[in-house]
Amino acid sequence: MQIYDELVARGLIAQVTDEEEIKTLINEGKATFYIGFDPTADSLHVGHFMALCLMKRLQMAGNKPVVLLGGGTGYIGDPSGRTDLRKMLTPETIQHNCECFKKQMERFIDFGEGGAIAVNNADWLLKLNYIEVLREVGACFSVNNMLRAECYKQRMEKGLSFLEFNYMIMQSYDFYHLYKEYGCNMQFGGDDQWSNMLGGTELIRKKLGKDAYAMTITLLMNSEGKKMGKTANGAVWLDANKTSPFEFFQYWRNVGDQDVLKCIRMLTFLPLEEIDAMDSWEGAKLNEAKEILAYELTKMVHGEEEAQKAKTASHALFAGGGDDSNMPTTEFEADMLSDGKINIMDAMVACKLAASKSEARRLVTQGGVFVNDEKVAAIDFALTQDMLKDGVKIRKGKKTFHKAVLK
RNA sequence: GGAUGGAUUCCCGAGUGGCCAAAGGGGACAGACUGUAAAUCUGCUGCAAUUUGCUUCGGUGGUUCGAAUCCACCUCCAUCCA
Repeated sequence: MQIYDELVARGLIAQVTDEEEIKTLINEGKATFYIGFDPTADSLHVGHFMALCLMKRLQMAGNKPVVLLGGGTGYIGDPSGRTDLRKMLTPETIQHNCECFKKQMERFIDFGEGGAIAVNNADWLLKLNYIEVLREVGACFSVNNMLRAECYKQRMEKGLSFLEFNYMIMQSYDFYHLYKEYGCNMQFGGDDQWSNMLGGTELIRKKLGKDAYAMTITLLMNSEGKKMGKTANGAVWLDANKTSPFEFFQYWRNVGDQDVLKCIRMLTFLPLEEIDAMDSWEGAKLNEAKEILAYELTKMVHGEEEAQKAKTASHALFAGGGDDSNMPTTEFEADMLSDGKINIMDAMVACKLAASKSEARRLVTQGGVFVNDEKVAAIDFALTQDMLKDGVKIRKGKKTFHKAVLK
């Protein structure tokens, strides 16, 4: 199966500008393509991960990837897919985030000789001259058309600043620039980037009379139509310090039944035949598929060793017994105890199992707190020094575990 | 620049002098049921304390015994007119 058909089969392709051309181009490994990443945070998240996977797949098929870091566009902020105003980032933050991105990407993409190249649009965008840009590029854009773009329409009610309005033009300029500099003839991006990407192909056509292509990746939505990779605490990050491998594993282990196969198809590199075989799995059997999904993804993001650890920890906690050494742990200082004891509520706050004592109190009252698998019956329960010496397992609800141990 | 409307707790959104820690919904969290799923039902959702206290309603000042609610100024946003 050729790469294009595989992408289709995995459900990764959302929209394309010219299917036949693109198909030929990437199947024959003749594409030089770019994907842009705006440095809005100091770690990549699952959405980026998908893009990186796509990059890898295309690279394996012989195409040349260009990673574009949005060190320049980060100054503007993409309004696409957002209903609210973006916060402006300081130059220092942008710089820092770019560096974090680069470092993380190196784990997935080969930037070595003949491999992918990384560029930063700060290098050309920041030194543009306003009037020149207006004459050279601005003249090619029709405001009427821009206003018709979906990403701006959504913002007509809530408000859109001129700054953000220019994002599309900057992204289009990027594509134009990369086409000239690197012969980059294709752009990939999330489905919400469609209008920005078309802007680029149009600009290239108008300025250079050449054809360039764009293709968007299906955004990973769950069956409720929400973007996946989000939790109550924000995104699921690829940085182990922001989302531990165990949490990462658990996130995927807990996806809904309807979403498992879709996730495996879109995110893993497992052969399609293998995935198709799972299609017939039903009911509790799907749990196996979830575990495969979780394991595969954790392995890709954090490495095999971490994936194995997360899996072991998961088994220990949910399947009973076994090794609990990989549980998130908090060490207590001796001076946190009084009379050789610490109240359960304080302990929970210290372990970050609860945001406040009130919350901890609520959890205990509702019967949602367990210490070494025994339900905490009253809020005056305390952990003693003896218990802490060997390490105490505190459980909040069914799925959140934490170990507390005396230093 | 002018006119009008608006900013409320994680989000949406009521509340227009004391009965307001602030209705209702969503989300989150916990309990029951389960398969670490979904659906459903129940509880719960500012902080701290075992009958109470403290801090919140864009910001700053003011009026009042008492303000989310009234006044002044400021900031931000939307709509219309330029």
